[in-house]
Amino acid sequence: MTEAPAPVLPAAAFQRRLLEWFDDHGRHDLPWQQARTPYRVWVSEIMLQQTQVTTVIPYFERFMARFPDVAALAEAEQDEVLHLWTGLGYYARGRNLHKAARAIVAEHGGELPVEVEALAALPGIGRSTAGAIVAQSSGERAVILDGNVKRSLSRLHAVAGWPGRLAVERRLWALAEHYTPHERLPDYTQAMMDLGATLCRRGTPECRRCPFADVCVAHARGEERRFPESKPKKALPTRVTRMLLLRDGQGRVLLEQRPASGLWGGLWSLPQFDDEAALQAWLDVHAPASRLEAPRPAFTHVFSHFRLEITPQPARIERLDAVGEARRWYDPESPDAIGLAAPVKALLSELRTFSLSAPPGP
DNA sequence: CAAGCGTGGAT
DNA sequence: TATCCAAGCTT
Repeated sequence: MTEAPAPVLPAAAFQRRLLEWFDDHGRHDLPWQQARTPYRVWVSEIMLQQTQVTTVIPYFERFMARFPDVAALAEAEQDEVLHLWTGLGYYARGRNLHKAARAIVAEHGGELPVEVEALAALPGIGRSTAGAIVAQSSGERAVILDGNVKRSLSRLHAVAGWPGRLAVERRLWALAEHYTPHERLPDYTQAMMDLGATLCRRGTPECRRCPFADVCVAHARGEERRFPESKPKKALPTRVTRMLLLRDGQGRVLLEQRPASGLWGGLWSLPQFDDEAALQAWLDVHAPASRLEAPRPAFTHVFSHFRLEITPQPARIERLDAVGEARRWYDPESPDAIGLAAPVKALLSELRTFSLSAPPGP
């Protein structure tokens, strides 16, 4: 049984060092730091979950231009929200953001609540995100513990064990709680994230510039890279699928909406089948007049938890009526504002340059 | 508590 | 090229 780590500094000294560093070296011009409203902070925090700042910025700008406030987001169709989320990944974030906006209109009079409890009750907002929203947009005291803070605090105190384990996470929350001030909450919160993102990085920490180098236990041992401990790894399983590229006489492609949850939930995708037989059986029922072409070469798409081996299966049909509710014809030349799975989007953009009936190269 | 969820950056 | 994993949350 490991002892709970003692703080390396009194809270006041820690805050003083951190904020002094932040004033000179922190980030002060991120898009969501301008016109800092609870709504803008909320959207940014959701987009930033498991996603790097440079990736988020263009998505954030487009999202804000289209949905400047909670009301605009609540009134939108989910399809349009997912359209703006296309390529960002973890689409449950977009679905939950949209759901939460409607809940805020229905239950909070259209104003984002700025208390941790009320925020964490909304879909997609957990303990750390709720803390970040409160601290940054209201200035009230709230504690965060995101990946940056976990990394910095585990190194500073050489906290052993993977932070995914409850006991380890509890220690880190206790340390975060200890250091959090009652003043300058937006700056302190941003400073903790900046420290982890710009100095106390995963692979190449810059301890020479760190305001805590002299008290950092991991640094004293020369073992910065060993903290935080990484998640126990498992082999990636491979799943196999066929994607039907059914085109009609006008060059439009048949899309299918994915189930509301799970992989690419709510997004539009090419119809997928486990094998050729299942695909053929579907065609026999829904598009008996179609002509199957030679499959295009398979490619592998790697996800966090599995590999997906995709074989694109081109087919043609003159016309197909009654596509039903969860299907639509889609013209790659004039795309609709709908959410498209990234590999599907890539395949469809290929259609614009290559002929399906004469695939290029060996 | 483990599994599930995406994409792109860094090494 | 392969691997790890980033401002986590939900089931």
